[in-house]
Amino acid sequence: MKEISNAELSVLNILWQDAPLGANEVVEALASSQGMHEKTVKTLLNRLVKKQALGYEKEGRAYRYYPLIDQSEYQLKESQSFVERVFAGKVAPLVAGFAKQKQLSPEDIAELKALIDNWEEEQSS
Amino acid sequence: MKEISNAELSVLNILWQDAPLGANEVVEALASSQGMHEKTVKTLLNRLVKKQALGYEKEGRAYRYYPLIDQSEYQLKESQSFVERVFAGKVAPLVAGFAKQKQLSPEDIAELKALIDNWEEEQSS
DNA sequence: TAATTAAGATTACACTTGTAATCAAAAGCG
DNA sequence: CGCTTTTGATTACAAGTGTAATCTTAATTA
Repeated sequence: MKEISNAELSVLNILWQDAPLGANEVVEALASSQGMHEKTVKTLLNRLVKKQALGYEKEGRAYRYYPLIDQSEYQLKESQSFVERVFAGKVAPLVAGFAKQKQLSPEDIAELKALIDNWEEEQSS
Repeated sequence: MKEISNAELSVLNILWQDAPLGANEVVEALASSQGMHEKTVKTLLNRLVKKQALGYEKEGRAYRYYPLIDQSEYQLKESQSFVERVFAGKVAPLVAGFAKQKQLSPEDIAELKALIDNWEEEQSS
């Protein structure tokens, strides 16, 4: 699988949220949220199809696009390479950064606690 | 500050660990760890200087390079934009991914627990 | 049916990036 | 003092990226 660029990821994010969508719906979303030009979005859709990150079904003469790659998989792979590159593979310092900036929400904390509990349980068992 | 590319980051990582270093020392490190060619490393050093990410002091006719940007700052900024792009701003799902893959080390867990304790303390106070 | 519009396909284009090779000048060697 | 080596500077070059504009063809409208 070819690399997904940042701009392309914006498109994927839309379609991971809701798919299949017609080009104009994607355009709509990205135009309003990021001021992206219609032509630009069309280009990105094209490139993603070429990269086999998107598929489509025809509806009349238009297409309805949907992701061919799994979001969780993508997230995991990206996370790993990110933590590897930027934090030499260590996860905690990343979270620590957010914590120091007080950018952890109560939900984040709750989830993290649950994760840890779960992890410890698995260890002891 | 211009963007730092992946290859450039490798150079910075070396210099964040130990600086100032002569070009050959950086070359040495990256040649062995990533099989990077000397010429390539020199190019990267140059580009980083141009981007004002590195400074240098002359030692004879050679240079000794050192970072001009702070690692923690860089890490924080990158983390934020990464989590924003890939996880719609939510930190916990990122960690959850690692947890599921059992890629959290006991050290990670310990640090995370400490973080959370600390966070909760600050909340209650 | 002729003209306009809309959709995807193709083309454009400057900038960045990875990966080096070549150039120029200084320093050391014989 | 010339020649070789070393070091940074400059140049190279294809692939990827962001950002569109133009082209082609089919559908819609007057």
